[in-house]
Amino acid sequence: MDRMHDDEVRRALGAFPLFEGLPPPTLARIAAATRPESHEEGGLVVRQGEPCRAFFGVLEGAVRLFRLRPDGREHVLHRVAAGSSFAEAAALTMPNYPASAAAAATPTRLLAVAREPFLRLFDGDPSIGRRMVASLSARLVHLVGRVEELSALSAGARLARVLLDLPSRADGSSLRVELPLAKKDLAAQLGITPETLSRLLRRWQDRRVVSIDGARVEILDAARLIALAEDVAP
Amino acid sequence: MDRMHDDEVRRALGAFPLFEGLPPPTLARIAAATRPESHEEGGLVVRQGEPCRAFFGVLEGAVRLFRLRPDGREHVLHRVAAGSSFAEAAALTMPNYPASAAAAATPTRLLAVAREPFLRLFDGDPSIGRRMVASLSARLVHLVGRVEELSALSAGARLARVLLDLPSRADGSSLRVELPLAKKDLAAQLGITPETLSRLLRRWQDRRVVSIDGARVEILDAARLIALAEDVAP
DNA sequence: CGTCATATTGATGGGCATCAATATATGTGG
DNA sequence: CCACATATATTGATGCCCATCAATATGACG
Repeated sequence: MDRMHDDEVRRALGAFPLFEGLPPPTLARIAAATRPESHEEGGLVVRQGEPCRAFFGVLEGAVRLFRLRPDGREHVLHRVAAGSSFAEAAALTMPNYPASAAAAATPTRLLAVAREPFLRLFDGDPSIGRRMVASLSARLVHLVGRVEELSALSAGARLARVLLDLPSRADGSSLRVELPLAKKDLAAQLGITPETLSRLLRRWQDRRVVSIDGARVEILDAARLIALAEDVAP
Repeated sequence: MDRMHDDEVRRALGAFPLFEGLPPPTLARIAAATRPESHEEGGLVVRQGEPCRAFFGVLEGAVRLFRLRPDGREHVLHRVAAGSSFAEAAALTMPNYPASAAAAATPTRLLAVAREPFLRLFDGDPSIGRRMVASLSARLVHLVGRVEELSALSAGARLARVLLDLPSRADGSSLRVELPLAKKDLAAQLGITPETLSRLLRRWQDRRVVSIDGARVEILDAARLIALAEDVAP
């Protein structure tokens, strides 16, 4: 389970937000500083106060971050799921870990990016930092938008926005788009239940705004859909 | 209106997410590469295809980002409000602007951070990149949590979490916390209305979970509040 | 003290979740 | 290739959470 080829590691690294958009050669050099780790539930990954030796990406399972309080009880800060990374801020700017981390599932597989070699790469090639800052801030902009939409727009408006933002192909007087995920995952991303998603699409289909065929969606009345995306049409 | 002292500029820069956490001397050096701009509604800030000369923070007003489509119509990508920045990713990694930007209000005041001097700073001192990456990823983690909470937890659970995360002072058998914002702003941050916030606090006060006195909150029954934060108690 | 923003409280309604049942799709082994 | 098992999707019935509208109370401040 601890055996991975370098290009597996590289691909896995490129999937983390932190490294999104880095050119393959750079990823390869980071991969060289990376090694896989496996833990069982409860296994300690890093201990609060220890010198930072690495930061981590979660491939499978989950990790619980916690601080030990003066009274000995532990205070859970955060739970890190597969696909996210942790301790990057610590590894980049602090000498010691400010919190402990333990596996929260069996098995939990991690990628550990060693601090020293990574910092040598980072400091030696400013374009790495540029790209990382650029893609992190782009992602931040996107997420801030998501937060605002979630709390300000109806489920229907959010769905309409997703449909309008999807790459579309013109087809006569209508547009065709293809849903990039299963409907249940799309629902999760929109923060609604699959039932609600199904009902919304059904209503719009009855009103001839869209036409649904599995994952193929035909936008029949784009103007109406735009109004729905603004939450100004019922 | 275009007159600002250097330390005003520095303070304003430090308030942008992009620069959060940078040490004052570094902010001062960035401030030296920064100058204020003012625009009236509709005024073009940058033009798609032009060489990147700077990136921008919005002090007042708002900016509309858009791309010109082949058919000449403009496609609005995003609206940037006061307190946010834009074109950072472009300035850091692209030779030319991938989109145009125009002021969407009168007046719109911006800070323009010149690309070349900024990149010289960035490339010359790797700790700047480290700090920026660290604070951006910390913010990202925080926002991802917010998105999940917004779509998965009730308003009450979100409020309970805020109360429990606030710095508290023990006071006999209870904890005292101080709301850091006006209740209406706290409500906005939670994605609820002030009325709902008021009703939640009222209900909890009636049940002796908390006691409210203006912005002072006394947590009487922490166990119960923790249950509320998990959405497992009514 | 009057004025304006903020906060509280009530009444009402709609959006969306929940629970439940069925239909369709996807995949698996014989 | 079909029969079965399992995941995903649709549709209906019901109810609660929370927004909305409205009225009043409380506070901040010149």
